[in-house]
Amino acid sequence: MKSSLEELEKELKIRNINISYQRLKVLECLTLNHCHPTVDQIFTALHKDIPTLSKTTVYNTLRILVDAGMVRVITIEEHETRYDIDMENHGHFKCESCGMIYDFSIDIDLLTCDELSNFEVNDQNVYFKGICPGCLSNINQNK
Amino acid sequence: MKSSLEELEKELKIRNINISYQRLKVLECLTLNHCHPTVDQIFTALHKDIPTLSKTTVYNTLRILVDAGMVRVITIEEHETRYDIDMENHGHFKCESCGMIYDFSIDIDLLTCDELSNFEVNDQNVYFKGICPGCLSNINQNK
DNA sequence: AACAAATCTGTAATCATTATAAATCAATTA
DNA sequence: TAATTGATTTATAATGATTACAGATTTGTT
Ligand SMILES: [Mn+2]
Ligand SMILES: [Mn+2]
Ligand SMILES: [Zn+2]
Ligand SMILES: [Zn+2]
Repeated sequence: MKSSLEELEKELKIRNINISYQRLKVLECLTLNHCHPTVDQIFTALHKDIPTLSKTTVYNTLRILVDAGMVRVITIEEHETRYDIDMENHGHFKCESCGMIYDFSIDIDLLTCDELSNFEVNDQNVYFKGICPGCLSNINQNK
Repeated sequence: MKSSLEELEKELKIRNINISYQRLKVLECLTLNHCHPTVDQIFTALHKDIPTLSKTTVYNTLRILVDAGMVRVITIEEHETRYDIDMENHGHFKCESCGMIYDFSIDIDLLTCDELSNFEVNDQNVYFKGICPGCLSNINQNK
């Protein structure tokens, strides 16, 4: 669990990304909120601390972090790009009722697909959609 | 393998979708080309036969078909929505070199994720990215 | 301080998708 | 058949997220 600003600075240095206040803050926002925020959510969250922040900077910073392999893009819904600092192989569940996105672990046995034995697999993505337990119980209560 | 126009008409009737020439043609385009086309590709393909076709009609028709459960949306890349008439549970591999999208079968054992035991799962999506065999051999030849 | 390089900001441009309203088509009835 | 009605299609405008760009600001170095 890397969260302190010092840790984040180290991570950036390792990947030859110059350090700036905005870049650290975007990174910090992602580490503190593992909720897979959108650009807009990141921008709104940081705007309180950095009134001069430009949304372009958020876009640019995220592209740098994604290209460097520190952050991954999550596209479950069209026109709702989200960002995840957790680079471990895991799946995402989006509740179609409340919109929340949950992580879940997936088995690497997915790899044992001999149809793809001659393919070079660089990136694996798994996402489900449905209704989360909380929304399920709400629906049942309102019956 | 449903492909004839009569079969497609039946499918539409079953789902209470009124039949029109444009709707049949969009459906036919999807059944003949299992290459997961974009709206633009579908529009361009049909425009030869239907010069008056509007792109809006392609969008509207696809939404109807998706809502009816006859077609699924494939969003691997942001800003590149694709459509697939194969509703069976299967995965997609996108080659980052040639852009081609391959189908591959996936094991339903993905379901055996007890983390999601209290979730209602309505939709499962799996996609990989990497380099396909053809592009791999091209790269090796050019070395 | 002066300079150069990198970063950030604000605005404009892009482009896929959606909204809207008029035109066309298809089915129904007088 | 002609008129009517409703559904579908078309063309155009609007939307909204992302990207391009150019000037302003910051940072580091001499
Ligand atoms: Mn995640
Ligand atoms: Mn497919
Ligand atoms: Zn929920
Ligand atoms: Zn390829």
